[in-house]
Amino acid sequence: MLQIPFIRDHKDLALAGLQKRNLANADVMLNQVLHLDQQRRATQAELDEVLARQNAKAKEIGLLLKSGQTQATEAAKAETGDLKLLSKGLAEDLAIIEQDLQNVLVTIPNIPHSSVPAGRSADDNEVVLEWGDKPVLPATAQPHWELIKKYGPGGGPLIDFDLGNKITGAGFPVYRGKGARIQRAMINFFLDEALAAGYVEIQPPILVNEDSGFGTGQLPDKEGQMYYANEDKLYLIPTSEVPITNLYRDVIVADADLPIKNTAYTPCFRREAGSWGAHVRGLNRLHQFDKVELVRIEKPENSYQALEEMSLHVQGLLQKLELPYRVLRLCGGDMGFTSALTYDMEVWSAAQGRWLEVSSVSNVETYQANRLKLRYRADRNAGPQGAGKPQLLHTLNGSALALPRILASILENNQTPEGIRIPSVLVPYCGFEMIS
RNA sequence: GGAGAGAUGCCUGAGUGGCCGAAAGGAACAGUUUGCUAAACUGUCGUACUGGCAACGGUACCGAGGGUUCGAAUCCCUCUCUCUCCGCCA
Repeated sequence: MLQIPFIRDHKDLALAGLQKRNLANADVMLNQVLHLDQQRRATQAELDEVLARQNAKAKEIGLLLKSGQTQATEAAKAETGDLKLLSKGLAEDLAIIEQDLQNVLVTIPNIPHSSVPAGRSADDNEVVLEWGDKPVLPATAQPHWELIKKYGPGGGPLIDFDLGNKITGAGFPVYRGKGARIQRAMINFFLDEALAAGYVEIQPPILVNEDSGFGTGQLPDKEGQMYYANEDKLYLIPTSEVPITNLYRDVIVADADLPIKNTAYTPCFRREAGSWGAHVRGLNRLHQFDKVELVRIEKPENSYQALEEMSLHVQGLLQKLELPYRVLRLCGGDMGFTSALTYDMEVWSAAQGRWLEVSSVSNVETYQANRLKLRYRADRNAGPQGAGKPQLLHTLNGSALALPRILASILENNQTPEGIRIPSVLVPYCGFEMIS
């Protein structure tokens, strides 16, 4: 959520930023915010003044009562009726204005960082770098959804979509034998790498309440994309970014505790409503998948340095897995709602002949922190006035990594007549060198 | 799921209608004393909105939401959560 003082002071910047996202009615929305904010302040000033008079009157009555002036007391009481009516009306007005203001504010996405290129779609993303050589496969090479039909226990599939379909539905695959073991291997590898990079491992709940969904920006923006347990009003997480970041909701972090670097493995659940069709075969798009996530909480002045570190961390993983990849800087039109700057990492899937997004690393600056009320106290010894006012922190998140498309790439890129070669870095975790 | 108790500031904890944004202690921070550490002493020590150049004011918040009252941390109602006992159970 954008900060109102920012819009008030830098409307031109906000507008230019939102236009980079091709937000058609940005100007209208910003003007609405400013107008409602103006109304809010005026109404609140008026209300505060009436309440102050009420408080004074009440105090006066208390004193009169104490001195036993019954008549004067009754007279004073009679005067409070009008004030009460007035304040009640103003309070109602204020509540409506605040609600309207909130309603507009939550529909405005984050302002893109100055380095974000303008653009409408994925075609306009900027390729930052490419790493590795794309493998040249023989003509007989198969996409992963064919490869997974073999190599499973008892000659069955490694990953069974039909079985998943039977017990749950489409997009919920069953991993079997070495298919299951390589999943576990990747999770452990990714977590160990995060630990080595100084991240603290967290195991969060995978259902969250409405406040958490709001805090990280899934609600109300992506309401329909999350599974919802109606009876208990809980959402299945679409990413562990949600519970991990919400750990710090309503928290004022001590200066000494920054930065905060957390990592978590969780399954992720996405309804992917409306996104099925071409290019979603096999592991390319699932309703349930596993992911190791990085979440960082940083002081504003350090957050872009942290973003680069996260990008390098993810790239390190891909290099160790020997997967050719490229890094994209997303354009304004392709960037997520909450993000100020996003790098996507895409792995080359040889048999499909296309890039697959396996990680998305974002700095959302204060956008989530403003909803979360996640702040820190600037240096207590800064000046003679002592402690500064609490300031919003920056939050960052990134996948490191999402498993299914990594697995798809390994299967396709490393296929040989003898079977699938496991990247050497995963062998100690798997306990086998080939899927055959 | 049943019965009972409770929810106050960073923590402990006092506060049953006005003098309470809230005692006291602890922690933390700054300073004084000190060869160092410790101790002692002094001071600071909630958040948000809002007015003001500032000094300094106003308003709201004592789990959440309603209500009673001139006035609510304090009384009433609803909800949420925590604890204890019972039941069920990985």
